[in-house]
Amino acid sequence: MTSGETMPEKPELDFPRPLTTVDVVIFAIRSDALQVLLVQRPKAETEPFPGAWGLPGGFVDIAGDRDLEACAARKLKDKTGVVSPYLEQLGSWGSAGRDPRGWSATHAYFALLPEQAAGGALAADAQWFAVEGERVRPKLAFDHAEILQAAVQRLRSKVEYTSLPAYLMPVEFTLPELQRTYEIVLDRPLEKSAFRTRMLAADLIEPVAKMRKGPNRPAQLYRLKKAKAPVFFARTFNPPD
Amino acid sequence: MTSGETMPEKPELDFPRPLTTVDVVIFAIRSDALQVLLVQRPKAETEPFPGAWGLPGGFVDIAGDRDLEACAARKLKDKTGVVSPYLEQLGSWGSAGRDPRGWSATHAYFALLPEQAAGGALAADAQWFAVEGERVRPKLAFDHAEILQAAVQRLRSKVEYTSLPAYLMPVEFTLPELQRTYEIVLDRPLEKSAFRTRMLAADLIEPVAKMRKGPNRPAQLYRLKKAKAPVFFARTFNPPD
DNA sequence: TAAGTTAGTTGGACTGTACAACTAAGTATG
DNA sequence: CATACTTAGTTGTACAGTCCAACTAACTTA
Repeated sequence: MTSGETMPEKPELDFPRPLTTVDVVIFAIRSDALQVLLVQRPKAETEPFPGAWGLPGGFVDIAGDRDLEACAARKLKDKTGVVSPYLEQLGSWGSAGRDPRGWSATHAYFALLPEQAAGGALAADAQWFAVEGERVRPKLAFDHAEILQAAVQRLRSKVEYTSLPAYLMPVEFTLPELQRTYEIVLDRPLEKSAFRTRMLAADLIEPVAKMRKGPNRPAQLYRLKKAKAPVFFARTFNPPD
Repeated sequence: MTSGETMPEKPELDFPRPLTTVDVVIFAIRSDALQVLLVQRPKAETEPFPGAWGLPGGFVDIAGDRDLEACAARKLKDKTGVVSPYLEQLGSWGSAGRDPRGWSATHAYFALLPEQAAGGALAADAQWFAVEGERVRPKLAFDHAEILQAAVQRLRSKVEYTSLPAYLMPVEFTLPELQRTYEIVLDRPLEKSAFRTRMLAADLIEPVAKMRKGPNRPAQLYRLKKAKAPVFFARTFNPPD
């Protein structure tokens, strides 16, 4: 017990403890859409939700995991082979009913992967799914649909006033490409000139001496500045009403 | 396990589980200052951090607590006797070393109490402490200083662009009193006219047919509208630089 | 009646977005 | 080789809301 609650005579260390897990919501932009990485649960009938899709995650390894974030980073690396440039705690879900095996609590994280990292080799049981609204097509195990919904809401909310989408970009990118990423996540168009003004005013990106060439006018390429901490803006974009 | 991680032959239900607790950071405005409720740990030498101050909290009661939030609400009520109008999950902290008894994880919440609720009778081991910067005077048990710091940061951050301080007010209050609460939490002065414009434009408060009388010009009294969900503003106040 | 204090309003400067029209630079087409 | 088409990027005006400062309003006390 980590509190000052009045205690009985002897420590309650033998009290039943909840099952404790960590789950990770991993986002990336793929095929011009926001996608999330899911894993298929084993099909053994002894398992809860056999064969269903769910968030990557699992038990905390008391022997191997130093802390919760290290545990989340480990699970992310297990499934994608890469280290995420952005890993944030999302919240925790714990209740008597969310796992059929008994009272359980999960610590949820969410991660952003740049496009190239999301294109690498996945674990055999892992697969990308498009986020449609705040959900995915398959019915998810446990309360993972609820956790995913919270993750999408948190992501959309923060994209309104931070530079988080920069972590979804490749090393070099153009301003229209960055704007497109914002628009994909927010699912609404943004004003071009206001977007450029804001991004260039923030001490966030710097031009590289190259252009992105395509069928039309070439665009200036930028990269994130060394200071990689996300930038917070003083306003949201279009007051979403 | 609440995830799709590949599993060994049999369920790992016998794996060692972390100690699991819930802690609550309870804020109120008292004596024109931001204060937090702490409890003194029992002095028995068998306890970790005997006699030290810490956050209210304790073990999850698998038999009695439906979910984590109910557990947090219970602990809040135990110490203050009241129900908070605002209870938000703050995050979770889990590691091998934060509790001397072994690998442990705590689910932290933060709550806002209106002045009158904070003035009631407390549990015998509980006491209010002024928040100075992002800390309190006494050295806290476990990693509670870190959790408190995160709570203060979260509160200050949200006060920049939400109506959260309204939950720290009594039922009826004036606009200057509300502004003073914002200033206490943010620890910086705000512009009077911009503050009034913002608050009155938000569909947040409504005037009551009474005035606050004092030694000077009386002030219009307001109360929160029925729709009690916090309001999000499109801008922060003074870009805190 | 005058001074002091706090409540509340008003107006101009300034910042940054909204909207729309414009110029710039490339490819593809006839 | 001229023209259309597309996307990159700029410019200008309107507007919303804050910042800053001065102002008026209402009450108490001396």
